[in-house]
Amino acid sequence: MKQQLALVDCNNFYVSCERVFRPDLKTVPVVVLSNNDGCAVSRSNEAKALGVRMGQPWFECKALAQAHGIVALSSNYALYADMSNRVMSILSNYSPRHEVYSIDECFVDLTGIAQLRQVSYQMREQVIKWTGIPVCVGIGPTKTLAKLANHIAKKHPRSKGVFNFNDLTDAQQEKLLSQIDVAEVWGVGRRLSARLAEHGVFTVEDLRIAHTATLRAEFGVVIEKTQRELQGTVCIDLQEAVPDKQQIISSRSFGNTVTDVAVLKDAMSTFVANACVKLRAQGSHAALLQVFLHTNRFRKDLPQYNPCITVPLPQPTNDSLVVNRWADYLVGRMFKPEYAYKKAGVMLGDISPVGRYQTDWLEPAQATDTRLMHTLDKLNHRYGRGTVKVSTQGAHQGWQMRQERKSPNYTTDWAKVPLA
DNA sequence: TCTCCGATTAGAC
DNA sequence: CTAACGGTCTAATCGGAGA
Repeated sequence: MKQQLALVDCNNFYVSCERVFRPDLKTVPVVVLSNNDGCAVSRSNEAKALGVRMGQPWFECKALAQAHGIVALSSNYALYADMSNRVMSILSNYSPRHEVYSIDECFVDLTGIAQLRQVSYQMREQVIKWTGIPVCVGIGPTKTLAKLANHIAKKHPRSKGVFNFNDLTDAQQEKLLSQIDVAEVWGVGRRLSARLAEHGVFTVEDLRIAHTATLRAEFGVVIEKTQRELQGTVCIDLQEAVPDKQQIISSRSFGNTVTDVAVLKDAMSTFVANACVKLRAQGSHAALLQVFLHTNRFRKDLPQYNPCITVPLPQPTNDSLVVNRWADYLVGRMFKPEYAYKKAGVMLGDISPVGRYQTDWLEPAQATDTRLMHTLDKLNHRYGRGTVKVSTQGAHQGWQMRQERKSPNYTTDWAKVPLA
């Protein structure tokens, strides 16, 4: 039986989450900003219509915002994660085979269901009724076609939020795909679409009927899979189980530039703590640590310095204290006082499950105290992140990111929600 | 010439 | 007055080192 996938994608997700708790914003242009209040990463339809681009630096929009009363909010990831869980939990009832693809998207396997359109409208209705989040549904025999169908559902009001690619005849498919820019295809980004244009491939239909061997030779396997998926052949499977992370990064741009090592080390110990929490949460340990610093790459007038040191850890670990000692040492090694730092971070790599580690024959593994970290995680989970910290964390202020317009955590922290 | 591995590139959201 | 531009992740590919 031919596979049928629905891609359910939330509309303007972060903005929609904010609007659930701020009905007064429903008719106002709204944007949600990235960390550090840097760029617009979610825009209401009104904000899009006014010309705010995805990822646009917010300072570039200030005049426009002033003129049209655009409301800008700092991102509130605790809120979005919780709203996402609610949406995903509803969608999971529609099929045991589903893949949470991102914070606002889910593939749902509807293979064998007769009334695809009805079921899709039902999903839409239920999600908006139970969570307040509007979604669009695209249906197709492959992930790539379901994605494309979703794009059409979003673009054409006539579809009323649901588009089933299977409902088209071959002729209709050809006509529709000839009208869509190839850059809309999942997996075709900026660079690739520019190079494809040089080869005369401008529309989705151009890509679908392109000479496969040439495509493969010029652009690689990835795009060949994409082409086959556009033709209806499944090349990208549904990933039901969430795989363990292969690398874990924790990094931030600073609210202001930092010139003091002590402040850098303070920030770094927070990054280490966050990365190790994630590592322990998936029951892994890491054998590789990378630590990096960045100056402000947008300041062409200032000297640039982007040091990065990678060290193999002598023994895989997920102990924040152990990793912190390394990170602290490495920051000291890299630091040069003549630069102004704007960003820093850590990366944990060479990750494997705890307990599947082949102990060194020559150097017997030293027992690390897993109880300490376990207790620390439990306390921080129960009483909030940062309740128990490494001593260097928080000793220095001055690196924290700007977040001037953050909404309350409506769904997870009632204590801070103002009562109407 | 082959293989391994780290770095780079490109993509997604 | 000026400066104000995110964060995490994966897979494929590239290119140099060593076998």
